[in-house]
Amino acid sequence: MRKLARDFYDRDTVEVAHELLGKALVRVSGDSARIGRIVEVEAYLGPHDRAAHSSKGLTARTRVMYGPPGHAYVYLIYGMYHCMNVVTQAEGQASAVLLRALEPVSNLQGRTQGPGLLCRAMHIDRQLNGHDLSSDDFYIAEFATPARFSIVKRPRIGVGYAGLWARRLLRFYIRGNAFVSRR
DNA sequence: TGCACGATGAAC
DNA sequence: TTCATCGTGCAC
Repeated sequence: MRKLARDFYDRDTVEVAHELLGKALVRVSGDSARIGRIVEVEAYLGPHDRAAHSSKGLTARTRVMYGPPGHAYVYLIYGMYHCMNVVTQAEGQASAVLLRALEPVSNLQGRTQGPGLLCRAMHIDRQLNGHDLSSDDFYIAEFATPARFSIVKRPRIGVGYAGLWARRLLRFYIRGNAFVSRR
């Protein structure tokens, strides 16, 4: 597998979201690696996107989102689940892609469909917030032989408060994949 | 300093 | 449809 370089993340967020589908999320602990294939994502386009956390401005929580691309933005939701995002575009753009579901590949236990379950199965928590994805223990890579697939576009989940932004087609998943969280 | 509310998931 | 559970942002 080939680890994605920072340049990959330093591009238009929707483009990055599309291309993250089919890639491998890798978490190394000790001498083993948990690996999942990314099958569902959502794009959050920056401070003007009312559904994005960065729409609150630069705060302690959104600091990582406002930072440079290729870093993990991990936060606690509903007091009990973690959500994992990848920061995209140039520093200050405050854009990110939420990873919503994985197809298990290696060393994953439990379900991986939905952002909370994804993080639980990968053992991702806030200790990884701000982690550089060009590191050797937590990164995203391309499979040696990527499969072809078509992409389904849908409104994002759970952002009904965001007005017109809730209707935008910014949720993407691999058509027909059994590990997508919702049809 | 207090409080309403989630980029969720599971049960009923 | 309801609830568990707590950090965050904003009102007071």
